[in-house]
Amino acid sequence: MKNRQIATVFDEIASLLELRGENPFRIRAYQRAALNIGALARDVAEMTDLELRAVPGIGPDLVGKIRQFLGTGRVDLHEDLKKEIPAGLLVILRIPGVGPKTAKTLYEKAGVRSLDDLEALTREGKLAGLPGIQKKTEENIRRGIDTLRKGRERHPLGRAMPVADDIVRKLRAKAPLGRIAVAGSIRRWKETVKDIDILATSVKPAKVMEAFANLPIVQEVLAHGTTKSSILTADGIEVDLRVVEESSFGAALQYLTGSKEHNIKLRDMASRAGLKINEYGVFRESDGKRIGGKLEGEVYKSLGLPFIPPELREDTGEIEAAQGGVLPDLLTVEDIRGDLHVHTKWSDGAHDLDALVRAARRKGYQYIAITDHSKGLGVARGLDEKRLREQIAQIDEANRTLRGFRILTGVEVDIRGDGTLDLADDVLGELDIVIASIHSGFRQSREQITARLLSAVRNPLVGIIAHPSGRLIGERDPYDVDIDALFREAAALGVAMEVNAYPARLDLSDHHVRMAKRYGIPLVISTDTHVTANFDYMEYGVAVARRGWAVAADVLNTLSCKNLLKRLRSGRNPDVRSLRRKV
DNA sequence: GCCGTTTTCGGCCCGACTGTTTTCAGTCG
Repeated sequence: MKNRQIATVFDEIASLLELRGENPFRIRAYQRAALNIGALARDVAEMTDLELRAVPGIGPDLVGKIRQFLGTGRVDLHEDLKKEIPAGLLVILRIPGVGPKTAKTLYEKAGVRSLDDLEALTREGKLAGLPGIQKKTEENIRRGIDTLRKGRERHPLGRAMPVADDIVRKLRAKAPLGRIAVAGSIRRWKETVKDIDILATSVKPAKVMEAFANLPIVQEVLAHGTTKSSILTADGIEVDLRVVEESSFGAALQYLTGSKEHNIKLRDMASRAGLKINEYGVFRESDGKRIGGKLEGEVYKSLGLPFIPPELREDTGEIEAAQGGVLPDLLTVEDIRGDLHVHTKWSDGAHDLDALVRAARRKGYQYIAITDHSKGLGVARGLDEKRLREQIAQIDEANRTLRGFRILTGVEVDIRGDGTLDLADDVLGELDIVIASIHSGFRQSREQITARLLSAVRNPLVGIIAHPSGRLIGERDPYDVDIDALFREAAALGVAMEVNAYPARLDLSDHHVRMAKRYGIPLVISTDTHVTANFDYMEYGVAVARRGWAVAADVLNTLSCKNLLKRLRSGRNPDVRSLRRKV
């Protein structure tokens, strides 16, 4: 898939045009196209011109540029711009607080060509005095460079979410608040977030701002206004707090939740309908009368739309679906009836069966599958055939005394470097559930990785592929797999793909979930629990599935235990079914 | 550069905060 690369080229074109001071709407057209191509589940190389034109923000010109890139690996406009503008300036543009105008001044008046140039100048105090730049701006640029060097990277949702919850708790205790809610990309459950957005209502906004700026978690106050402030936490996450009146809470929540693209489209629709939407409410253009804003749903209602769940608000078709009355009835955490990826003390988990069953029952589950590692994973004390059979016996024993709950036998069998599985077929045939996954050889070629996964999918004993892309958010890139080939085969053979809910994984990703849906692949959402508290990660997995437009019918662990086992076994080679134990 | 139930031309979301300015431009989300 070249989608990602094309998106990057368009993004760079946008930045270069910005530096040249071009028409801002032309710039946004490139940014919008980049965003939409990056989010596309289908390979652009496989799409017709007509299909490309149907992608929002792609017109005749951009179709041409996409074709050119697919054909030659470059885009003329991009190459010309790069010749005209030094690459160092693109980096300058990434400094927080430095936009195209400042970058241009630095380039034209101070001869800045790189981050190093600029850093040297700030050290020598030579920026102050340039047009529009005085001491403070110079200091801000110096700090901006620091921030950029440290990597103003996006933060994994799993790290940001607890910080957000903590701040909400503390503000509630210390400030005169009405309502308070986390908004922004956290509310949309995006896998990584740039900052934390919090919205509150209060009749004493100044007091709230004061309390916020003085929270113990604050390392630095970045901005301090009367209704809006920003701070940097000790662990480097930016947090924005906005305070509005009670009557504007819904409109402000909608506005702050985004995404930006989603909101732009809504506001555009509003102006066509003679309305104006801002963070204070919905207003009639004709007489300025407010017609809504206290509740978030009123914003959508004013445009004749049903409420759109935050997870869908990315302008990737949800507004059109809402208009057509075909928004999906998204999966919820309550739909989940069991967890199918759980580790015990037998391998690298922390608890025994008893503790896990108790914790799962507290979650309201009807079943869990015990899926310890296989022997190849020595570091995790993986199970060999003998220990796995002992564990099966222990689970059978436990099931005899359980009422209204079932422990499924299973394993997370390692897919070896050569594509064979780490345990013999006969023992795998004795299990209720076989999950296969890759834990080594991440740097193999695309052909090798794909072949490994395909051979696992083709093993009729394998029901689920766990964390199919192998990524760890912000730590390890996914291995290079031909996801189309994998999904095609999985769809043909009825093998399920896991949405691993572990916050560092979230694998499948939201895009892949949506793609898997198109292929008709069954999904399972599992926490990969190693300690009982991990069961709570289910919420993250469900959110990723929701972002991928999944409904309960797409997800196997919404089924009763009996139907789940039936589904996992149907469609596979009947010869193998005889190997399975009788249920 | 895209887009159209007012339009194939002329629009394109909207407001807060900062810093450098004496009334606003730049940046951000």
